[in-house]
Amino acid sequence: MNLSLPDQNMHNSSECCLEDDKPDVMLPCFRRNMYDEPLASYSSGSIISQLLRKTIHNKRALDESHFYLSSSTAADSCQEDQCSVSSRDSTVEAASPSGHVSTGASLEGEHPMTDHLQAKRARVENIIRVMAGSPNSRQHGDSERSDTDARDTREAREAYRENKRKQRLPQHQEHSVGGPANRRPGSSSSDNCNTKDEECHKLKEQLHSMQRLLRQLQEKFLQVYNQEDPEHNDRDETEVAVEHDTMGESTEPRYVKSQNLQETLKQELSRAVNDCVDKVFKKVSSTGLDLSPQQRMCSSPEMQLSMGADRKSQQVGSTQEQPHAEEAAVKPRSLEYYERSEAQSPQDQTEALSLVVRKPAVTPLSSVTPTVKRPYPVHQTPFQFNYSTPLHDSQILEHLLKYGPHSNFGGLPCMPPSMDRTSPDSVDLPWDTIAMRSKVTSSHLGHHPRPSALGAVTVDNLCLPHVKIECGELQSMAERNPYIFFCLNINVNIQEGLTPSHLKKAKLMFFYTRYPSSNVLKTFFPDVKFNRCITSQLIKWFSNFREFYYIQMEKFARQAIVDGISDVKDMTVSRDSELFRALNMHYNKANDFHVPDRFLEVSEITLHEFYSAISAAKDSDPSWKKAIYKVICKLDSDVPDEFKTSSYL
DNA sequence: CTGTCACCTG
DNA sequence: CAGGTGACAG
Repeated sequence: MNLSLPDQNMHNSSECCLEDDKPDVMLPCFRRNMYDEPLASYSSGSIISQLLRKTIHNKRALDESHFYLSSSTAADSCQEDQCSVSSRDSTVEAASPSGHVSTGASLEGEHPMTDHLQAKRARVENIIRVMAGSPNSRQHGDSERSDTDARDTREAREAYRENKRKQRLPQHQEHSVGGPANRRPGSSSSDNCNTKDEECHKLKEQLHSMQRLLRQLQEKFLQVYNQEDPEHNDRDETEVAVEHDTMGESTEPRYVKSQNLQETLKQELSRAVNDCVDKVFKKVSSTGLDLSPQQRMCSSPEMQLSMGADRKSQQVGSTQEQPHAEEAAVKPRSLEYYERSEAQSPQDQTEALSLVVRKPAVTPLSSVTPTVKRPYPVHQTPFQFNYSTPLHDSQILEHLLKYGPHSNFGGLPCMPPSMDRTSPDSVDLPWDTIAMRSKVTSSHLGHHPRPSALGAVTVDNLCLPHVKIECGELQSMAERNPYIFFCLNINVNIQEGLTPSHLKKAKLMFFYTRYPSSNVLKTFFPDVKFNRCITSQLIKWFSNFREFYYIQMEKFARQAIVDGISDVKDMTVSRDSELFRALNMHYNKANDFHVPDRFLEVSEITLHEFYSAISAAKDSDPSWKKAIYKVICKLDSDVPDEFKTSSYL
């Protein structure tokens, strides 16, 4: 049948996701090959794009300082890769007249200056708006621009293409902050932008409120103790003091006690504030919002290190994430505009959008994200597939569902260590949380409050040349939560492995056919990619079915003989029969399938055959059952067409 | 030689 | 239900 077509669809689906949906959040090694190059070849032949290219170079001059700042601060090896590439590109492209990227440079001066100036002015205006306006207003402005100025949109695409290598992966830190934002799944690209901005503001507000609260507490503490040092106050101290007052203790020992508390509380308070501040700045960085110079200072590594003196658990994550945050913080704001304006276009989405954002229906993933499921024992699958690139959606989802959306793809045995290190979710989740998550062996689908975007971030950075995937597991996941697959638009119709669903279907088919041919199996399992192994497994299933069937027949036939039944006509098989109940329990355990009457007839005939053979003492012959098998195999009936649909059951 | 089957076993 | 094995047919 059309065995290859759905498979092709699967490939297309994955390519769509990897190349088009979220190219800008992929690592450069992946992105450039699969996204940039085709676009580059396209754009180099376009006069318009060449025109746009000129403006890009001008713009680059504007943002040059940002690029150098970004590239000069990388530390991580893969980070370093990214940044060195970015730095090299930005430098070489701007200086060298050769190379595909710089082809437009030679054409400079050929276009009317008005276009150039208009584009430039528009960008500058937008930059100013970005700097001055609120995130929401800026986004509206971008939307208007992208709607009204198609040329700018293309220019934005060009500019984006030129610059996207220089940007970090903002979503890397999306999940790192345990704020309410992480429990709110994105539903669309524009929503995503809004969400980011809102989250950023919320975090800022939280910080301010915490600061106000701190001041209030300090004042209250002062009132109680009438002390001179207001910085050593805390609510808990106040409560303790009040409590001690009521107990009528003397003032002096109380003060000593409170001083001990003070030291502890100071540390706690300091840590809490540090955490809050860190989270805010991380969030700000991850949202890609421009930071004020002061904020950039705060997100610098020196600042983080100095602030997190006593944050042992988070220190690891902070140091690891630091390059991300820093780069995001220094990302050129003009690039920000282009990303956003492009995100307005439903077809040319270049924003660092997550998989789930791109596909709104995916939202439920966040609420049904599996906690973690470690790989099944190998023996449960007939074989494993070694995929080469490109990566399947199913593989991505496989990992997502098996290890959780925040899992580290580097944990895969085939994952290069460098990829492991740059895995985004190691960013600033508490390190122990990550470690624990990767160790969890829960086999059920946990309901995780994490946002769906996290999984996408992880997926986006896949650079897996080879991934072992157990396709039976995939189908199993699809059964456990088919909505996930539906939402991800993943074609689960073609299976490269047999699943419990297929087993159930085969059992029901057994009611019609005890000896299905290979062709029948292929016809009635159109969603299975047949190969020798799969075919053998299916045949083995029916062999096992027959085994149980004949065992039951022989058992009940012998029982009938023991019971003294002398006439085969006294042996009937009805739906009330114990024999039928046993069979039905085996092949139709859920009892949600109406067993055809023909099966009752065949069962009765089989029972009679066994009874007759045993009665005639034919069972002394080692191969006495063969005659019965020969009779029964002719009693197969056609399987209803309803079984042909892959969605049956 | 290969595929299918029943049988046995875990 | 799957793995292993031997018998058997084409």
